[in-house]
Amino acid sequence: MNLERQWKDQLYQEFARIGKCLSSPKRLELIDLLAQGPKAVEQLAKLTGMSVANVSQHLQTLHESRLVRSHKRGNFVIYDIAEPSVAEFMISLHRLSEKQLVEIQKLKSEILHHSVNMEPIAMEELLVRMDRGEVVLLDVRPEDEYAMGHIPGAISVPMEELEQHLTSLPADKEIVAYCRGPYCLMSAQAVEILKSKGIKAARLEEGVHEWKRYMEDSKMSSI
Amino acid sequence: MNLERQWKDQLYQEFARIGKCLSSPKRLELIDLLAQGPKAVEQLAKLTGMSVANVSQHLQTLHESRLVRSHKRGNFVIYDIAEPSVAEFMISLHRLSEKQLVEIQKLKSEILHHSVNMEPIAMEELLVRMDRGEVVLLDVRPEDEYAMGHIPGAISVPMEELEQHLTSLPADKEIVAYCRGPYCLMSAQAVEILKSKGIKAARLEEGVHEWKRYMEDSKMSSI
DNA sequence: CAACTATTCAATTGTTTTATTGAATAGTTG
DNA sequence: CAACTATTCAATAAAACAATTGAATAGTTG
Repeated sequence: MNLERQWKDQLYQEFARIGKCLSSPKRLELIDLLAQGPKAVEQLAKLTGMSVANVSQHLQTLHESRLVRSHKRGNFVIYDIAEPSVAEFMISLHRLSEKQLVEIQKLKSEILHHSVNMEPIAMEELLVRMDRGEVVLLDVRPEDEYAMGHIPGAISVPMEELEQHLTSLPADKEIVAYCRGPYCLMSAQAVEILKSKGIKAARLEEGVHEWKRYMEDSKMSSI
Repeated sequence: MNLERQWKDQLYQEFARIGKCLSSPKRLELIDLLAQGPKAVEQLAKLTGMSVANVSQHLQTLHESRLVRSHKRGNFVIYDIAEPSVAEFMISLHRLSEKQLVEIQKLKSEILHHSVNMEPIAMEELLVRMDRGEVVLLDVRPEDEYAMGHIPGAISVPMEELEQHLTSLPADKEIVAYCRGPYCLMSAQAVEILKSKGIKAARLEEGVHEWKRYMEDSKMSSI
């Protein structure tokens, strides 16, 4: 039955359309950034170090596979992930990649040991200590990304404004900073600044999506 | 800080290694097949309609990204998925693709309506009716795949042996057949045969991995 | 150890994909 | 409506990939 072969070929061709989107490093980075909140093309170009035309082309590819959507506001075109499930899927990809590729683990630990004592705090520990009122959680992403969704209890202090807010932070509590997730270094930079000012600080590796996934997973394992 | 850019580029390069594996239709099909159980190269070539050399090359690619592993038995090289999480990840990819790409939904319904009345039975309904002893669940995959893992309560009747076993099936119960999953047509063929013999039969779309995921999901939502 | 088997390797070809450039478009602002 | 902005389009050149073929390898069997 050759018809079956033909059907399967068409079907897997379609799956591969999503797959092709995931085959370019820059495209993956774009999806990760968009998962944090809608962004314009030029903004994405700056964040990824690509030319605007190049970004636009990649976004076109992502759009054709229905992974992102766009709308015009003013004369900006604002891109966004098409569905929350795209962000969830990216976490699956990150997890699988970290599990299978030692290279990623290596790259991550390189950065950790680059600045001393940057061992991240575990999600579980954070939640317990936040409950006890021992720590303050800082979301150092840009304000609009915080507005799109954040870990409950976190306060928004965008990276650029951190230095100004230093005095208004409670002196008696430990600070924990988080940002876009494990592959974003803003929180690490924040911790470095805080520490250099003599403030006790730690980095939370997880971002909003990882937190969500954590909550769902722990709900399940508590049965 | 150009160092950060460099780090991110390396990191996403690695993620894209996994992504590249998912960019070829044939490679996706190979992973899906291996998710059902270990297989030799020639076997995979037959199942996918590729040349042996071509399959070998794809398997090499998958091996480099640590998605599959291999060992020699006799003078066969047996390939297998490297980790159960690879199978889980493939389900995430299938789900995302089905959700985002109408084309896949179309292809699936084409096959359903090709043979009349092939509306699949829902997992939930199946489980209830199996509990009541109303249905018999048939695993029509090759015996070794059944041995690697199957839905509890299912009995193994490989496709080729189905005709011989027809008489030994309980006449008073409805038969439900399943196979490798939603993109495998063996169960549909089985149902067609059963129906042509006047036996009441239905197709379960899900395979073993989808069943597992279903059980985990329903465990969670029952809180 | 010679014949055979299953798989991999290497070289080639044709096809896709990527980054880059400069022009075109759509929309906004003075 | 002219100047300007953000984005897309189109054309190109360079690079990566996929399928094919035939030879090479490793292992088995008579």
